[in-house]
Amino acid sequence: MTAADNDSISAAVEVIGDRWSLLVLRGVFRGLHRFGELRDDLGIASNLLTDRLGRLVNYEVLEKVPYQHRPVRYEYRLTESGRALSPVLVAIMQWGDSYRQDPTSAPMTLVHAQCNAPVENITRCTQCNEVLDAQHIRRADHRTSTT
Amino acid sequence: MTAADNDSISAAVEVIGDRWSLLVLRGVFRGLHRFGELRDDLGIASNLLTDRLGRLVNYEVLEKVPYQHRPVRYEYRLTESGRALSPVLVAIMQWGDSYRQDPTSAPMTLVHAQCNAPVENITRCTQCNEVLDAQHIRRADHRTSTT
DNA sequence: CAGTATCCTCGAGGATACTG
DNA sequence: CAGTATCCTCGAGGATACTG
Repeated sequence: MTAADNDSISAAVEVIGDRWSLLVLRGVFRGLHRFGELRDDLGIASNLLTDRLGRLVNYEVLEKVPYQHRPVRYEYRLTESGRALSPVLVAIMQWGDSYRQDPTSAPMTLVHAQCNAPVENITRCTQCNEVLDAQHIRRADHRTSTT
Repeated sequence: MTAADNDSISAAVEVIGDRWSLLVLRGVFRGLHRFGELRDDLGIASNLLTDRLGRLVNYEVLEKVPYQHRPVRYEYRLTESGRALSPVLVAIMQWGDSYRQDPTSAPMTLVHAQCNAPVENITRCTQCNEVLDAQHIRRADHRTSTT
């Protein structure tokens, strides 16, 4: 067994470390909930969309909610666990905007619905509230990494 | 062209929407900088590690820094753009801890080096500073999504 | 030690057609 | 409309051997 197993990042990677899964989630966060909406928006093959939606439902990130009967049709809604992925998506989007954005297209800004002001994703100290970058973060209960 | 192209998430997904790339990055954030360290830690095949390191260097997320001459040997360091991925990794780790963690293994806590207190990744409003979840975030300059 | 070169296999991905 | 079923192809992934 290597360090690639059994930690919280690799556990999360099973769910979101996949191009289509991440793009499907982005779509659901954007308000696309139905199969056809997602398929048309993403340009994903239907068998792949079926697969990804099924996986996300299995991981309890999405849940199927019937929106019509006879025939029954489901839409895909974020679960609590799915909504908790919001900071991940925001962090990714923010990084993409800053470092990977095609300069010709405008960045996609997210705002606080009440204030109408931009949101930002940060990592901060729960004690002093300071915004932290990688240099000021270390692993707890671990002899300082000597490797 | 579909919505899958040409936005900041799909731009970022090219870099990190891949299991091994993300795990390599995690390793570098943890202080593993040399080829052999990463290979042994991740259990990744050497050709794949070569490929992923090369891609991350191309994306200017990592850079090669010589640490020895005759023969010259390089180690892989985060660039500014790479360090800026810290919130993404922290957000992913935090989510994995909360929702995907194998209950038998302890979560991997990150702390502020000065305070020794745990860090947290959040999304907040740049104006009122409130911590925001998905329900309070919307896209700017966009008729409110009616779909 | 830090890769490069080769080879093989399996399965992801996509296209297309079909169905309750 | 929301999938399921099939089929095909290509390339990612891994193992192994080799090299400056």
